[in-house]
Amino acid sequence: MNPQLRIDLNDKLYLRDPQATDLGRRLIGQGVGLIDEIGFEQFTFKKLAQRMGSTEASLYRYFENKHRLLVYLVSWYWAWLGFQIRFHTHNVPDPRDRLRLTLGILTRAHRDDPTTADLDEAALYRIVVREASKSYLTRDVDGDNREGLFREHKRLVAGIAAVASEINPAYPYPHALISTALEAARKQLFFAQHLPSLTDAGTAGSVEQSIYAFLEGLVFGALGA
Amino acid sequence: MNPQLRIDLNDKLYLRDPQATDLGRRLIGQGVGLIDEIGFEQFTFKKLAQRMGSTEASLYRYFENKHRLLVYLVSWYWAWLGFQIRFHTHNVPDPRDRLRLTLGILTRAHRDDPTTADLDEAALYRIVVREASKSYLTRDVDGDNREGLFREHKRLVAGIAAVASEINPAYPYPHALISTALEAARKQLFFAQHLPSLTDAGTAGSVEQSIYAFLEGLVFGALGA
DNA sequence: TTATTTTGATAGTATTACTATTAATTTAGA
DNA sequence: TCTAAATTAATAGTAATACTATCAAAATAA
Repeated sequence: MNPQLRIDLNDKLYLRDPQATDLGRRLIGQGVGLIDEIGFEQFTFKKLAQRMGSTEASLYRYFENKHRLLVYLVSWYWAWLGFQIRFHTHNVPDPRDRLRLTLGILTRAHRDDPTTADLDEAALYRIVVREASKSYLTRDVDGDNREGLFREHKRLVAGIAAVASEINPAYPYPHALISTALEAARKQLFFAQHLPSLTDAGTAGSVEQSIYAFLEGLVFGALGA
Repeated sequence: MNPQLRIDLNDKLYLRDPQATDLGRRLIGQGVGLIDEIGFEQFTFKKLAQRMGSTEASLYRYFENKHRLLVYLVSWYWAWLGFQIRFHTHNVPDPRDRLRLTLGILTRAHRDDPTTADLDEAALYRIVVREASKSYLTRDVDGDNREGLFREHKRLVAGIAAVASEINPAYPYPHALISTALEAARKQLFFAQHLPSLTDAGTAGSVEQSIYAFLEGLVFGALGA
């Protein structure tokens, strides 16, 4: 589907571009695997270096700290998701159809897509589900934001919100609606897997089908469409 | 309003009940202050002990680790919120009115209420906004869940979801809807303060008013009511 | 008043989150 | 292809974190 998908991220995210070198690409590829396995709090550059057969000091030349790596991975995911959405909706004239397709993509994009290069999207999605909100729920949000670290997230929300506004130009909360839907898509999947009494997804049919139907009702209900 | 509000939490949350001793109560009171000031990741029992004029070892006798303290504080908040909701809605017959009142409470309960005993609810709410999801987004969710650490959160969601079901018994996703709304109330406030382009709250009128209006449209829209 | 519990004081450990230095190796340019 | 520059590996080191252990002092309960 995307043989040479090139994703350019804010260069403030890293000290040295990890896509530019072999070590950098292995850092990302294996980093995703390790964070997925042991979780972000247990993850350290030392452990990753051991697994990669490299050294802690070498990895610290790519990212200031592990938090920047997380923000990088999450940004990469938002950018990739934005690409998927544009790719699948670019010839669809009706904004309702575009919004429906978009909701479908963000509930199951990670499944359909063949693995891009050295990145395991399914593992990355598990990381996004579990860790994405930690990228901004920190003491330094404001500083990080000033550096533009959340640009991809904002871009994605703005893009989908524009479709919502096309459907109902009078609706006053398109950004809130889309950021909520984006968050809900991940949270409800997490709840279905770990805290099922906080959701209803999976009680009838597949979890992803339920989440899609829930989101569709939520978004179109709010838009009064 | 609640002179002797007694909140009983799952005793798995702590090693020794912090409400039972003077040191324990100071731990909670000052712990809230310190987490609010420096954030959960920078927070340590050593720093808290210094501020309290106690010792690290003494505090570790109350909580296994700082994560348990966070879960305790968040659980306390959910329990307190549930109490506020029951208190303000207990004589309201129409479920729509009850749901509207509930949404109002969860967007601004922390403002109206006078400080309970030694707990600063405004600070606690800031902690809930910023840190609550970290209480379950961990590697040990399943274990923690088996111990019942998320009971208060579930109880709150179930209670409000029941009202939603009363309004529209055919609606298939009441738990998803309410857990989403609960999360959105906090997230949108955080976005308004730190990442305003992810929300619309505050562009017209007060942030809390906007969040309330957004949630009302979202929830009643989904319920088709 | 004695026994029990709780706290404080102190010390110690393994791990984390880095930084610094230097030597080996790779890569890029002339 | 040789040389210079950049990159990585290897090693070492530091301050802070997340605890645990021990023991004496103080408070409390029987």
